[in-house]
Amino acid sequence: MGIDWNAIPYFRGLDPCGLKRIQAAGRRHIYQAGAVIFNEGEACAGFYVVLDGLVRIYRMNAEGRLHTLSLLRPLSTFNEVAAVDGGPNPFNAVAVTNAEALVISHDRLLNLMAAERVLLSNTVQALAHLNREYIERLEDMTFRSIPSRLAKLFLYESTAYADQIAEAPTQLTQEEIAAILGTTREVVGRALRGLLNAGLLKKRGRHVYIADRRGLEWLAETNTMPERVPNR
Amino acid sequence: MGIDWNAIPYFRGLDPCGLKRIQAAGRRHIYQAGAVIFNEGEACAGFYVVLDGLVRIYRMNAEGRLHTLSLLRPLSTFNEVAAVDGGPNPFNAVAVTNAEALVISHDRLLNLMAAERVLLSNTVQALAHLNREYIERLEDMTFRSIPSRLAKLFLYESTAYADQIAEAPTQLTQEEIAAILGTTREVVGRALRGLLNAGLLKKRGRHVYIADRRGLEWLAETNTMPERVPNR
DNA sequence: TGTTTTCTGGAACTTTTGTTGGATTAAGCA
DNA sequence: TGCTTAATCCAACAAAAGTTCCAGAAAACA
Repeated sequence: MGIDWNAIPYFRGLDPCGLKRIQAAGRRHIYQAGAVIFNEGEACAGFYVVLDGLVRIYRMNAEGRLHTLSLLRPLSTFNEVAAVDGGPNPFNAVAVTNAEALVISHDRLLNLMAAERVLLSNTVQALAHLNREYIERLEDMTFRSIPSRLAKLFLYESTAYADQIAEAPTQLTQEEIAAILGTTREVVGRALRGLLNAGLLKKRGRHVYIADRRGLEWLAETNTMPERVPNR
Repeated sequence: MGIDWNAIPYFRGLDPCGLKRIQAAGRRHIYQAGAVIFNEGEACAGFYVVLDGLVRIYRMNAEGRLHTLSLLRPLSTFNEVAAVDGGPNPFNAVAVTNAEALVISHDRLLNLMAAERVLLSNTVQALAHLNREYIERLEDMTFRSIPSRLAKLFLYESTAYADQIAEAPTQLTQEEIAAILGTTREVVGRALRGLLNAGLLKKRGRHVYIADRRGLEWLAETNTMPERVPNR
């Protein structure tokens, strides 16, 4: 099965020769479900491209609470920061399911960037983009309440599924949602109940889906529950 | 007065010709104390280098609460993300004091990066570094209590002053500290009182200084007040 | 110098978030 | 099918953060 290298921002626009070089520089690693890929603080593990499976990027505090920074699917990349500057890994990575990844070491990445100008300028753009995402997350944590963050998660996840099903986050357990929002399971449960009561979400069997998209947007933007409008 | 361009990570290692080019591409802007430099969401204002004065980078939420992302002194740079990708400015910038800045537009920066390879690879490194800072701040917001963040601020600010006086943050008002920590004035006041009572900080007249550096480190790392050890 | 403005101290209260624990339900598996 | 494990629901409570309010102190300034 061929990989669509152009779907990876770092490798877009490279000539076939450059692409080959990159592929030759990388090694494929296979991880079993649950396996640790690397740990925070350890020496730079290199640049990763998810080829198969699901990878969780997270941090953990002294009391053992988790913060999931992202859940990555195939063709996502991670650990670019350490790969670029050679410093310690800034977070932990584990394989959620069985997974495969392409890994390029710090040294080789530097060589590739020196040789392939396109890779270098793609990297600048990609890092800038990453930066925007972190600024956004930072503001979510400083300004938004948990119900508001939860609303945002539902909106974000459902658009990822092209609006057809709005139930996406329910494939996640409350525990996992809690880790994404940076809080605890109980609090997520309560917030979920709140959104259900307010009529923003609805339940059908086990699945939760979006009942009032506008209401969720309002909550995500203003931090306040929208007035109950029975039939929107 | 000459500017030490090598003190700016982006311009380090450039040959004199390249440096000249960069200086020629930039325009100097002067701002009065309190003046808006640019606003969040507006079209990319370009790449900024502080040449003189103090600049505040911040975001604001719907209710008008501020979050100061950084206070920048001469030779600091800002808005690199928008300058690189040409997207909207990700935050607001104002001159706290009278200030001067060198500004390089998005277009010109792209040209410079295309022409000067060193600038391009410096930018990759600088963006990676920025990224690490944001990851760190994000974890502060998700995991640390306000007293803990306050302790961290004291530790960080005092080292900036080479350990001689540890009173640094007191040049900031409680209001300003609150904006940096992402909370409100009263809460900062309360936390400050807490640290004073715990013997971690001391007051001499108007000035607050560090009384127990280890204790502050403990608080910053573990989120818990250290046991009261009278004479450390 | 007196007056105004800004900053600080601190109490009392509300809201939100985090914690504990037990009951219920669903899902996975032998 | 019954048993076991995982996920959820919900109430009651504890702690942290945010809000309101007012009184003093210090600084700025006319």
